[in-house]
Amino acid sequence: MFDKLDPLLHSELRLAVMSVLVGADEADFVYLRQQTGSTAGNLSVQLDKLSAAGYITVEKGFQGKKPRTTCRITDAGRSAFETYVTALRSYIGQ
Amino acid sequence: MFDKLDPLLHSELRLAVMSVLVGADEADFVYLRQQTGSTAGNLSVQLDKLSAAGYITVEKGFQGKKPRTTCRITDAGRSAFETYVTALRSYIGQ
DNA sequence: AAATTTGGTTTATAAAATAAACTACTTTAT
DNA sequence: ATAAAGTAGTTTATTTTATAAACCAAATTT
Repeated sequence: MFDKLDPLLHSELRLAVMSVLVGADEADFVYLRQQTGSTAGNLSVQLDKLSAAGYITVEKGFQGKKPRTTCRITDAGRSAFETYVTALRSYIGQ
Repeated sequence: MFDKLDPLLHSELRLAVMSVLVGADEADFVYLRQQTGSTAGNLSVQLDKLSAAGYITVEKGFQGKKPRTTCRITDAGRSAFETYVTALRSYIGQ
């Protein structure tokens, strides 16, 4: 009847992050923070989880002298996102 | 950018319950359990929360000698569900 | 050189989800 | 008549999550 919702994606902040990355293909920590309106702490934790799941890659480097964390969605992440969206439709229709 | 997701509805089981009730207008505990595949304990807790929020009404009665719990969605519940679905679209498109 | 800002991480706390155990009966079998 | 099993739930305990608060290191500003 109802499809199971991937618990990793069924989280407001992680879903927002994935939503940005699905359409951006690369986004840094600061940009994600702005787009999602989250706190840095929460974002840091949720990026770790998405990364541990293999849904995104997190690359730490520098831009000049400032640290810069760049995130990208993986194929597995893109696919999980699509599956999640399909599953959601069993709850909300359309 | 992203709409806030009502935390009361952003729960797999509560969303499933609301999804059933939106289309059924009345459903008892046993039916909800069957449709959602949840355990009785979890369903009991989540029905309480939806009820406390005013999203559903829970009526306890008897059918013959057996207890029977009947749930219905309220106008507030229907409206919250619609708002939630709209908010979700800011994350998943369409 | 002290204070502030930037870009985060770590740790602590609050809230949720879930399972397991329990209650109160009813029905069935012995 | 009574023990065993089933039904319809609730309560309590445990695990997992989400979130905020505190912290850190380096850079920038005053």
